[in-house]
Amino acid sequence: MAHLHDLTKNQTLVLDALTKWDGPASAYSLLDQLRAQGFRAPLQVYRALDKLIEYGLVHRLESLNSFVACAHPHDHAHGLVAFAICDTCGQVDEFSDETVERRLKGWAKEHSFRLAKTTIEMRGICANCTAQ
Amino acid sequence: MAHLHDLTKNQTLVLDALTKWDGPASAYSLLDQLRAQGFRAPLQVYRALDKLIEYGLVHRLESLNSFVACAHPHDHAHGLVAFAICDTCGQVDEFSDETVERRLKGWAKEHSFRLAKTTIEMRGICANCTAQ
DNA sequence: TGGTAGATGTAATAACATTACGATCCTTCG
DNA sequence: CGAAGGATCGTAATGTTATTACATCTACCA
Ligand SMILES: [Zn+2]
Ligand SMILES: [Zn+2]
Ligand SMILES: [Zn+2]
Ligand SMILES: [Zn+2]
Repeated sequence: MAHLHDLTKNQTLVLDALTKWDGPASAYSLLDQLRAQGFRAPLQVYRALDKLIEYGLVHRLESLNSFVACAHPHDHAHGLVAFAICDTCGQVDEFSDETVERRLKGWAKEHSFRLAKTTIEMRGICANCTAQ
Repeated sequence: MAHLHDLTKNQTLVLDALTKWDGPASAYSLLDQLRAQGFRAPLQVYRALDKLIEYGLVHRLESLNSFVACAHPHDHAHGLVAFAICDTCGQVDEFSDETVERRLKGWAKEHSFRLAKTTIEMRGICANCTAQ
């Protein structure tokens, strides 16, 4: 597992851009954001994102084809993570649930399914947006 | 909720193709499959898939950008559904878990998150593939 | 000094999805 | 009957997301 000081220049740029971004960002919107810093091609972003995801500093939101900075970047070994994504404002809430994790791992064990990665994404409307 | 006999010609063609398909299929692979039946453009597939998903007869696998026929097409009102997807052979196992559903709905309620749709996808290697 | 592993730069292409517009079919009701 | 409205369909063009291929650079060390 890498620490912050292990990040390369491109990885740092991408992580910074994503951290400052309000909500999930697509790889191409990050690219646009980073053109000022010399980025020219999608692959520069995708390569950095791959590493950041590997390090647990970024998560990919499968249902949006987008990326978010980890909300708990110091929990390097956080287990299963779930996301609540507001379809109105784009806000993303990252959380964990021990029970859900135990149940899904239990299913995998029962079925001899060698679990590598779990995606949990809830789509809906957040409290703020509902209130308005 | 529509029954089978309500499906249009295109919807029926897409559902049949998907049902016969071994594993998840992308929209474009379905299109290729259906060219013999006169399909010409991606939109023909996407439109049919949209309806089939709305009717609960097809599920979209977000982490694969692909689609599968529902494994329990007669449970028209099935609640939360989870998928275990084998990264080796592509086999997809569709299942439900009351506890997981209750926990996630509980989180949503606690946070006043108006939940519309939940995606749960486990990626890994299935029992068969592990054995080999 | 040369080898090698990781990171980078760039162009081209592939894969996935939507917008826009018009035609067609079908039901409903004046 | 015939117009109105809605759902479906056909087609082209375009937009968005992701990867392949290949050359280069850099740090490290046998
Ligand atoms: Zn996280
Ligand atoms: Zn919101
Ligand atoms: Zn189903
Ligand atoms: Zn398998």
